[in-house]
Amino acid sequence: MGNRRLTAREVAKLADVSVATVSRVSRGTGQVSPETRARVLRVIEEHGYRPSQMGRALAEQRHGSVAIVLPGLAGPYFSELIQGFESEVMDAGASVHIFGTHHRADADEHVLGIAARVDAVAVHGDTIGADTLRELAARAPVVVLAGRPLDGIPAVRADNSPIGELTRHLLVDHGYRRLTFVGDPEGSPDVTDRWEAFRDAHRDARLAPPRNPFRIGLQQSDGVLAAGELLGARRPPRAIVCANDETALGVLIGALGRGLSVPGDLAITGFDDVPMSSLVQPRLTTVRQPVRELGATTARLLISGLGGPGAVMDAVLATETVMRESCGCPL
Amino acid sequence: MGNRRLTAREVAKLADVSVATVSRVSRGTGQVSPETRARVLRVIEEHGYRPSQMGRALAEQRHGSVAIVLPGLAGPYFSELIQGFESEVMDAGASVHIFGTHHRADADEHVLGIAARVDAVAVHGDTIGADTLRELAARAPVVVLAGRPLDGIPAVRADNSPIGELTRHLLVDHGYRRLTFVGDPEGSPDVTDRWEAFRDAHRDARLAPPRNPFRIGLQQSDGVLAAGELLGARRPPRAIVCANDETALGVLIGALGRGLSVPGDLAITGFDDVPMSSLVQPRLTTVRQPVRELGATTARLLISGLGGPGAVMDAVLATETVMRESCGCPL
DNA sequence: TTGTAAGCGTTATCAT
DNA sequence: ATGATAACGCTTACAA
Repeated sequence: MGNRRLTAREVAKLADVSVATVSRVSRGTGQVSPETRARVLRVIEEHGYRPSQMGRALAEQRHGSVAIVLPGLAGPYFSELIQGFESEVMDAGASVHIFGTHHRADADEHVLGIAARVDAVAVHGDTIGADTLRELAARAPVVVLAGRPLDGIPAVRADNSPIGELTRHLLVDHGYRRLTFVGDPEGSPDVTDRWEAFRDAHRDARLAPPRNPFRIGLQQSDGVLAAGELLGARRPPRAIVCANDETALGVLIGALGRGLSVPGDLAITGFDDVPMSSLVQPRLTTVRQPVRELGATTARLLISGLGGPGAVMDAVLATETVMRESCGCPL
Repeated sequence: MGNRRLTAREVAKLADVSVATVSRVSRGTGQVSPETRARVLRVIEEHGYRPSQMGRALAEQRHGSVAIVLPGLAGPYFSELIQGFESEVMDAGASVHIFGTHHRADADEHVLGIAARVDAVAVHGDTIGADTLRELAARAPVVVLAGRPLDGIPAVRADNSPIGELTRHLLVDHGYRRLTFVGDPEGSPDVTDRWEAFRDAHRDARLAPPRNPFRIGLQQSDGVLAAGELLGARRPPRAIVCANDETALGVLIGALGRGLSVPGDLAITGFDDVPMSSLVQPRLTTVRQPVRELGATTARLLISGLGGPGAVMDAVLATETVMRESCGCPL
């Protein structure tokens, strides 16, 4: 186990040069004669010298890492988002701090603590309060991910409006009545947008939208539970517009488990287009969102440094509806 | 945005004390008179002084954070594992670096890079090669999570043997023949253990185990795909033992989607007991694993410092079979 | 091209 | 109880 590592000073002594030269060689900056470089490199190789991250951070006044704050990590959406973010950050030679708040009470406090260990932070949706977000922005560069810009804090998000199209499709093209929206608008800006698009589509079709959404979490199991309650009611919905694919999949599984026919008895739609959505029977009608790109774009914004005139303040990425069979369309 | 922060020296000047006293007050160590403490605290409050993480790390010679390396983050298993790990680490006042290798080619290299920014590392299963693992252990304290101890590197894992019980149950109690194991033993030590327990149970029942497992990934979508191939064959299996619940759920959904009856035509079992498993129809027979505790135990081991005489070298956590209906047992 | 020396922001050891 | 001051390990002017 780690026989106390070598310092630059010791390498310098061994190679008979100054620490400055060791630094120049190890970072590849400045002018060093080939012979000297070779000599230093030999010592570095031989003794396995690796510069201390701490010393370097202090001298350079930068941590060399960024953070991404998410409500949780479960499900394909977050996994994909993180991959996009991570790979972009790594290409830039930095490292990533991932923090899932999981609705813990002291989340805000921890997020502020993280700000002390990274150079910049990406915050997903409404994971932390607006005040904490502002406080955070005072301590480090911040980008909101899947949310709206706030007081000069830029945002990267996807276009949620296709939920309106989808709702219109169910209402007008298929002629369904009694639609229910499943998802909690309070939970995230994305769901808020989708719920509003759902309601607006009703108004555009001159129909009264439901007064309330059916509020649940965003995981598959939440969808199954929702199906249980919704479909056991006296007047079950004819179609369910879900806030995301995971819940839609859960609702589908729950409906099928109760012996219902989808889309015959119940039509279902989702959002995201995760892999499972095209593998279930019937396949899920949904909206495709470039999740990976969302993470990558956020990372680029964070890394390239924010602010400055002409900087991106709000990046809205395009999405597209994917019509399959769960809405009632023919195969 | 961050009006260049105050340093301890500046606080010292403002409070008319020395930096040493500022340090004593801010860390709450040493003896400081009430008046002096109050004076310093006032300045700290007023100007919003927060000690620099970099300076502190260098002086204390510790990063104050640990890392956890995983193959990926998708699915409820990893989410739960991370929560257990994270919450234990945070209670200790440290922060967490999460790194998902996602099978990227340069994963090993990145893992070694991470070792330079943390005080200790937990590595899941076979995410990195044995050589890299040893090299890593030379740079920082390491614990293997869901794998076997290696050359003095301790491990924390769950007991996979109940898969043997489950297999015996299918073979003997239900009298099924033609069982298939779904999962890739090369992928992780856990799956290796489970595949071996599956084979041993066959031998114990004096039956020939299948020569090969059906190798796939550990996600739900992989399970659906597996069901498609397996059930379309000339002689489909009578029962499928899956490496985990996610794939079992996928197989179940795939089988149901093809119009098969479960467990009538096909029995299915899993491992983990994730929330979905008790919500599907039929409910999944599986093995309950204390995933959260697995993460927490790993974190505690990492934090309390490894090595030393009498240290834990291999912690195997108890698991239990959960009999439900997907194996053919009555409701 | 190379070396000297001054930071970077803490903590901790001595004196006083 | 408090203050100088020396680490901690590196980068980077500035000199030579």
